[in-house]
Amino acid sequence: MRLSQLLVVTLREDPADAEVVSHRLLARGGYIVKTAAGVYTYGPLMWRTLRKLSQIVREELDREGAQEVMMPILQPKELWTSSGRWDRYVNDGILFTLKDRKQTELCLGPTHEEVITDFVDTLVTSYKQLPVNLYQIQDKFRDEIRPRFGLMRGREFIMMDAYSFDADQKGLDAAYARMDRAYRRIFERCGLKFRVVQADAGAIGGSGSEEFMVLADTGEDTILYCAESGYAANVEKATSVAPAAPEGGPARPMAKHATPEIRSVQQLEEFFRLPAAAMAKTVLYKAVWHDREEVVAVLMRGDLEINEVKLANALNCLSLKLADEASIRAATGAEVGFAGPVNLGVKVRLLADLTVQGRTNLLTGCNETGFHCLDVNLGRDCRMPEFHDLRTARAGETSPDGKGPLRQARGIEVGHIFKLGTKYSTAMGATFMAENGKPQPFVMGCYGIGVSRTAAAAIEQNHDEKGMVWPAAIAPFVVAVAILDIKREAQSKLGEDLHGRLQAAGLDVCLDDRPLSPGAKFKDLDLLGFPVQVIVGRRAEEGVVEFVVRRGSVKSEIPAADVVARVQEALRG
RNA sequence: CGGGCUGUAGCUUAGUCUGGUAAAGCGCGUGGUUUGGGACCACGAGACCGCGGGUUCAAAUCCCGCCGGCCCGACCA
Repeated sequence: MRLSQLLVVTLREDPADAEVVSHRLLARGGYIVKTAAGVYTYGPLMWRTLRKLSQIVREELDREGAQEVMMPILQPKELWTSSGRWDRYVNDGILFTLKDRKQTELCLGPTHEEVITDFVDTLVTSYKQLPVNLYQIQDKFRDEIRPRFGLMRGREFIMMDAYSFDADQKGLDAAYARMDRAYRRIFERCGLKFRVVQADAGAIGGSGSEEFMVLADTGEDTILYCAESGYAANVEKATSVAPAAPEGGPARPMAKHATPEIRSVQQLEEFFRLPAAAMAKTVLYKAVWHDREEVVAVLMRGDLEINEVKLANALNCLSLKLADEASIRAATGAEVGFAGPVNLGVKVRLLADLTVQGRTNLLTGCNETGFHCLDVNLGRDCRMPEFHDLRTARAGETSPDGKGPLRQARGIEVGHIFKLGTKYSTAMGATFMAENGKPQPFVMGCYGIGVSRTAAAAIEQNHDEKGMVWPAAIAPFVVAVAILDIKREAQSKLGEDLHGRLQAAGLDVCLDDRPLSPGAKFKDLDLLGFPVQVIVGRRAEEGVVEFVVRRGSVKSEIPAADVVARVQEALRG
């Protein structure tokens, strides 16, 4: 392929709206052009990379027995009400919805559980046809609150989504294990450094799930892991051994104290000369379900933080936000800063973190402006709350298996695998005839890979100040041959010759035969990030070229005759 | 959803406060000179200044509305 004929336009300056490295470099390199907020057109180079990525995904999924299909983007509302997800997705505001000429409501698919379940229910009638694992690679649509970071969080993006259908849990476990294997091979082949972490299942639902995280400082997710035991989890899901708190001792009678203008944990520490760990703070949330809204109170040890994902799961609500001042006054009868479990109205549901379970003599608010209570004992001085793990685990705390400290890293979620179970098949009445002659719901798994996001993640992880440094497996071209001065016969002849030989060797090579100055070509090729560069320049007459490995800009002069072998060697290494 | 900022040539931006002939660099075209880290010279094309309304002798500039875009925030008592 000749760069003179390929539509590649590089920008000298960074686009004004690009914040993260991958967005900046992809836009500057002409890989992508923004069409609307969070919507991009992929240029020829980008598409080559995306096709290579997709091909790796296909090969590894096919090896595990999955079959490729193609589902519609346009999906009817009734399919989404049948699974019960229409409300949640509309409530979260991420669903693109529209009406047709007959005023029938439709959405643009953000994911395809409903479509595939309906499809399989139609075709699969007997356990004899199971297991089945189907996947597609397709554009997905999510009306993100804030599309940003280029391909990292778009409103239209390419995703591979796979769905497994089994007769029982054992079958699902096997399907899940196969996908886990396939995913590890996919990201290894892509040349990415990644970590598999336990994850919250979120809006998709189901029993177990793991995320595949590409490690990069710019990642939107925080992960905690234990080097000693291998435990790793998204902070949304992670647990830990809570740091020790002082013993409360035998229960003492509760005592109310005037605490004018003392509202925060920090102020209470000073006022009572007690550590935060001896307190239980009470945080009020407004939780939303599909049919109601409610204010709930959450008790958390004073030195620890509430994990809203865990809280939402415990409440099984659609969404959650901190209660506003008016709701707090209405629920507690006190100003903000004095909420507590004591004398809390019976209408307000009371939850508590496990770290306050069994604790004695706590310092808490008591729902009276200007007062806090010492030596509060749950169940005696107030209702006994419902206990759940509602705490955010932090780096430095001990891994839940007790084997070592948790460390923190940032990650980009590029893959996610879920054990759905029968959530969708039951809701939608999707059944097959089991061996015992009775209809049974399919046991399902679902599995996603953000294809376009993975390409962006590869750049977040592999770049330098000059530009991208593609892993060879997903580079648009693995090697570029640059003819520095196309008017010099020796150079252009040797360049053409090398281009032909590399092509004959089966390598994805491009020839930079553009009429540009040498400096411009160097800058461009560095920016575009092909793994190997062969520079045909002033020593072409002698049959000598410069051989550059993009990663680290390692340069050497070598005989033209060695080029094919050296390129192959560099790509292996 | 709330707050702030912003919209001028393909891109990056100046000009807006204080109304008075739309400007620069990059990119693009033509000709010439160049050719190992974004070359140089000359000439040239390219802008309903986001859209609509208003104020004014006069609006990129002031006012109102709408539409894009960007950033931050969404309160841990």
